[in-house]
Amino acid sequence: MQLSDAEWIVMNLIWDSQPTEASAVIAALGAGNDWSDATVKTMLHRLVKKGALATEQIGKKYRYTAAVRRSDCIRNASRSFLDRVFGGDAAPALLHLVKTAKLSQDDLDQLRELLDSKSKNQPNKGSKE
Amino acid sequence: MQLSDAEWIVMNLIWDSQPTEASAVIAALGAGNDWSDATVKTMLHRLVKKGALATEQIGKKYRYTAAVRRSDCIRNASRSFLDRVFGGDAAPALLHLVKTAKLSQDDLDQLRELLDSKSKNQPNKGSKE
DNA sequence: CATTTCCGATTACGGATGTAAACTGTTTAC
DNA sequence: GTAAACAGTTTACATCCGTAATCGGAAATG
Repeated sequence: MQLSDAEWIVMNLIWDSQPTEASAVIAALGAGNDWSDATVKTMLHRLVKKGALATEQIGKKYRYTAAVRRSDCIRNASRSFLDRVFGGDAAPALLHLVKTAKLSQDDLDQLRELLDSKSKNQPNKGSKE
Repeated sequence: MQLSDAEWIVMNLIWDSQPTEASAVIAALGAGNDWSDATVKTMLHRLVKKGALATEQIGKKYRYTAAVRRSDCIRNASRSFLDRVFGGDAAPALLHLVKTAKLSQDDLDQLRELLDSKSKNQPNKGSKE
C-alpha cells in the first residue's frame, strides 16, 4: 500500500483512533490541517477505494477502520525513502538521521540496546553484502 | 528543493559524477533504469527549470552540475519522511529502521559511536520535549 | 552539399494528488 | 411535513509525475 502525504495524515489519525466516523475525521483534520470537509470526504473515499480503509455500516453511516497495517505501510514508506534518497543503503541514512535527530537519553539508550542485540544475532560479516 | 522519485535517481547520479553531460546521464540511466533517452532529457530539463541543476555551456552542448546540495535535499527528504510517516517523531522511526535494516558490524559500530557522542553532548533530559 | 545524427526545446498524455464543489438521499429540528 | 443538517457519491480541475514522441538546429559524415 502506497500512501500519499495527505493520505498519511488521514491514516495516522485513523490508526490512532479506530474505529472512527467521518464526522470525527472531518473535525480533527479541519482543525489541525485546515482542510475543508469536502476534502476530507474525498480522502476517505479514495482510501476506501484503494483498500486502505474498511467501512462497517452502523445503521445509516459508516465507521472507518484501517484495512492495512500501519507497520506494513511504514515498512513500504521506509523502503522507498531509503531507496530514493540513499540508493537503498540504510547505513548512511541511519547515520544521517541519528546525527540530525533530536533524541532523548531514553531514545539513545533504546537504540543502543537494539544495536547490541543486532550485533549478537549477526556476529560478524564485516561488510554489507 | 523537493525532488520526486525519478528526479532523485538523476540527481544521485549527477552528484556522484559531476559535471556530467546529457549523453552520460542518458547512457547511465538508460542502462540501469531502462529509461528512454527522451525521458532522461525531460528529467534534465525539468531539473534545470526547477533550479536543481545548473548548466554550463561547453561549445554547443551543456554540462550539468548540481545547483543544490545533496545534504540539503537529504535533509528535506528526511524531514518530510519523518513528518509524514511518524508525525515528525524521529525516535520510533529510527528504532524501526534500525530494526529492519541490514547493517554490517561496521555500521553498527559506527552507529554506536554516534550514539555515545550524542549522549555526552546532551547529558540528560530524559524525555523528548 | 545532402543526409544522418546528436542534443536541447516543445509538446503530449494518462494517472496521481491536493483541493473542493455539487448532487442525493436521509435524519433531524422546527 | 418542510427545511436544514449530515454523510456518502460524483464530478471538477489544476498541478505534478512518469514516460515519451516530435521538432528544430548544429555537427558530423559520406
